[in-house]
Amino acid sequence: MGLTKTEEFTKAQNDLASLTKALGHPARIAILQFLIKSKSCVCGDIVDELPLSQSTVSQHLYELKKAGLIKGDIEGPTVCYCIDEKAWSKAKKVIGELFESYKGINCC
Amino acid sequence: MGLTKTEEFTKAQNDLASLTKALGHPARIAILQFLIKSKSCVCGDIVDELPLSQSTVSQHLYELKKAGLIKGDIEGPTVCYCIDEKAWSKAKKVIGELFESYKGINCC
DNA sequence: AACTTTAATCGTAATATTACGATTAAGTAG
DNA sequence: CTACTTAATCGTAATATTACGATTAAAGTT
Repeated sequence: MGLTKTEEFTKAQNDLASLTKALGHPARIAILQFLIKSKSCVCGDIVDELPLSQSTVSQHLYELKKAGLIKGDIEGPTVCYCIDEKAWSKAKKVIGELFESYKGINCC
Repeated sequence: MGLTKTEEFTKAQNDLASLTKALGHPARIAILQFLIKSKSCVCGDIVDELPLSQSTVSQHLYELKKAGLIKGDIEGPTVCYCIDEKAWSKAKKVIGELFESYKGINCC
């Protein structure tokens, strides 16, 4: 199959899983870290920074954009990618809540 | 290809991506939420709770165990799965740090 | 010992992901 | 208009993931 049974889970569970799935690749972690620390966020600069081809980086950027974590502003011939502040805060909150919900109580 | 270029990224980036990847499926989110809220953590109870077959749930449990997020204690014929408190704290910290590292400063 | 229960593993099929080169589209510069 | 640059998209190949049923292994029960 290879087809996740999305309909069988809650929207909250699917949303959270989509977010963490987007974070689930070292290249996308690297891209986010670069965007956070860097003053420049032009697509080409990200490509230069990563050990991947332009098309592959573009695909990872698309995944991050789809998850809402970043946004891309077209600036003439280049595209400037940045963290989407609002979505970032939301993601931080939702993921944080999952981790906070565990109070260290196990049954075994 | 379909083969992540793991060697090209730092250990920290790969570790973080492995963690978030393990969280990147609604069934695994559901399993973790169930383990957190439930007093029972027997594999069979998880299977009953989820809209997936026993073998599929077993596979998801394996993924979570591989990521270190849960541990399984064999208790006679049943297996009791629990959050791995230490790994959970570590994950919380590492993922939290990523989100904290963004200070809301964008270049565009 | 024979039977039952529980959960892992195997085998398999369908779909998704990752990656790359080549092409395309859109903007700039000459 | 033509040439160049930038980044998305297309086409393709390899590998991974998701899911299920069937089988197996281990423990408990009769």
